[in-house]
Amino acid sequence: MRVKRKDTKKRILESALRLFSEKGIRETTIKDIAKDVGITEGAIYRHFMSKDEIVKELFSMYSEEFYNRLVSAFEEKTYKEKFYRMVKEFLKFCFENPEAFKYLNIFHYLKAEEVKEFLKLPKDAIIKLLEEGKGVIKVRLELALAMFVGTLERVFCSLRLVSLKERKV
Amino acid sequence: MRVKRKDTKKRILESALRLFSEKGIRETTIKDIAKDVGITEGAIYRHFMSKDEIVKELFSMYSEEFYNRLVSAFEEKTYKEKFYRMVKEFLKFCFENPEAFKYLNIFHYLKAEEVKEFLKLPKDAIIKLLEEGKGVIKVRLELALAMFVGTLERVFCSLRLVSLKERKV
Amino acid sequence: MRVKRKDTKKRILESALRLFSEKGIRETTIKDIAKDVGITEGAIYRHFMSKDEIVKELFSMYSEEFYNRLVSAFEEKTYKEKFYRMVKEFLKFCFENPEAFKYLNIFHYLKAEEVKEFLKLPKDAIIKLLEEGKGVIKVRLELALAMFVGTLERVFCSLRLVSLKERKV
Amino acid sequence: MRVKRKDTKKRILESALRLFSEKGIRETTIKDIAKDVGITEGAIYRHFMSKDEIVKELFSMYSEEFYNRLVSAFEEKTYKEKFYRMVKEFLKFCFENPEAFKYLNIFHYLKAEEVKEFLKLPKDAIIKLLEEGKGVIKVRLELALAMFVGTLERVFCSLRLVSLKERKV
DNA sequence: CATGAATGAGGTTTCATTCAT
DNA sequence: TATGAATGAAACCTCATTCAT
Repeated sequence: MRVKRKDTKKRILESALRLFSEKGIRETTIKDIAKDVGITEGAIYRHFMSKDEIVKELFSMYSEEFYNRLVSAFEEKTYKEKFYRMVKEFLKFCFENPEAFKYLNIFHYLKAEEVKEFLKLPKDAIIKLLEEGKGVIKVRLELALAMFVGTLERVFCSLRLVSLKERKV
Repeated sequence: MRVKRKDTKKRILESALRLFSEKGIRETTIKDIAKDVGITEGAIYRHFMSKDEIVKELFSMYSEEFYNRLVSAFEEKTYKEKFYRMVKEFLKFCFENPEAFKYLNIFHYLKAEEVKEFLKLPKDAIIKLLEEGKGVIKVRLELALAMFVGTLERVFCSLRLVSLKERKV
Repeated sequence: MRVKRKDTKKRILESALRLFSEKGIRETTIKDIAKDVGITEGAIYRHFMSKDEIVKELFSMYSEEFYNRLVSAFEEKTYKEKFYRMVKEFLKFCFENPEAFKYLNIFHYLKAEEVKEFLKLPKDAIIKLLEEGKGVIKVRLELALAMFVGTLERVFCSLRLVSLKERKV
Repeated sequence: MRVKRKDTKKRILESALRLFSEKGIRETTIKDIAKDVGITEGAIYRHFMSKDEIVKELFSMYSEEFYNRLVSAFEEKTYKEKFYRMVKEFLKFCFENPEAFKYLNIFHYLKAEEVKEFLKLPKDAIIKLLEEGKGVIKVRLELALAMFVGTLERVFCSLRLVSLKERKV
């Protein structure tokens, strides 16, 4: 059965996201993606001008969503509410798009330059939030804890979130 | 002009760690490392059998230290003490070896299989810790917060910890 | 200018066989083969996964044929007939495929381990043949003679069989 | 216990001969030879200007001896005696110096150009011998037989002459 | 539009040889 | 003299990209 042409671009992005998050960006070849989609190398270039375009399109897609969700937290009034909302949005994104979350992490490790823009707002805003929201986050110890436990999440993420999902955290 | 030094192996590891943590493992070539050390590509191979050996040696070096520090926390008696100690060790490692910390993160993103063994103990032990130490960490909300803020740290880390260092968090 | 041909794999094998038999296996580079075929080095790797795969494919191709021909001699009834038939098959192969014959020789000098299996049957069978066929081959002196003259053929072979061919031995 | 300096050159040649005949010339590195002798790479260059010098010195040493022995056969009077003597000398050389015999074979496969001079005389002389000595060798069939059985010897040779030695052919 | 062979730049690795110690 | 780290040329191989079909 023939697959609709329009889907091809979407399917390329889906395969690329999965492979990139599983194996890494450099470790995934155009051939890998093509095979996963069920087309050939050349066909990819009907839909994207280069591998980098795929990489960047995936980044825009998900970083934008991620960014918008985080920023939406600032609609709330109090620091406490902003904070909780942001956490909620963050977690929602992570659990809804584990592959995308892992991909964003890989991406920002490897492409620090290109990622700065994206990080700019959340970083500044969040630092301010942290400072002003001392009552909420009980600075120093809590931050320390948070940083530490944040590593857990990275671990879970790399184990494909299986444990966390099962445990319904 | 030819220079002979005894510490070449050490210098290769230092350069590799820095370059890997800056640019990524695949993105760093043997030539990059050689140039950074001030030798030629071939010379690397007197000290390491392959690029992968460098990658793995760096991983063992630092993962072992990291692991041992985390595990040392279990010497403490109460959950509270264990927790604080672990956090302390974790942060100490991060701030003393920011490049190594970033490298370990990159490594475990890309080499998930090889890294599982290393993660085994901390993961299980820490999950138990989290469960049994509910009084300390106020589960769910705190964990959520932690996961979120942990992402900050990753951001800071990828920006070379500059902000964090200056801010003396 | 880019040309597309369907028989590239075959042409690679032909060039490789000739170059290997002329210069040796290690002495022939992928670049040599590519240039001889009229393609680039990279193109070779669409058809073979490695240089060693070329080496081994050539070996299977011709060793199988050679082997089957020799073994076919055992269809004959008497020792005398078996012997003559085997000689006939042997010579036929040598004169029809001088490059392959030289290649098999080079190969078994350099890859003694891998070649043992192939040599097993002919060796055992032939030793038996020699023993039981004393009447035909007048053992000791004849064998000695044979070994000696066999060296001649190696010489001729390495000189590309030119002399032998012209002389219609 | 210190090994005498004078021996070193000889020991290099011995190790080289063995390794070359076992693994091939290109397949044997200067480091392999050095390790086998029990010295370091640099030390080899006290005794030989290059790897090729070792290769060529081994060839001269043994090809000269081989050549002289074969040529000595022409001291005999009759064709029959010449023939038998040549065979005898040939076999003596092979069994006394199996590694050298294998080395000469490898060498002349790979260095056809350089070896021609050496082969010139025996080849011509022997062809004449074969022609004139028809009574002895019963041309055509016997030559064919010989060529065939000569392959056996190549097989035995590559199996390190073990079988032949044990069987006292 | 799709295919997949071919390109070509660039990566990893090998190793004969040199040379500071 | 001996050592073995370093050089540098050249080998093998990879892969994003192009293009004839």
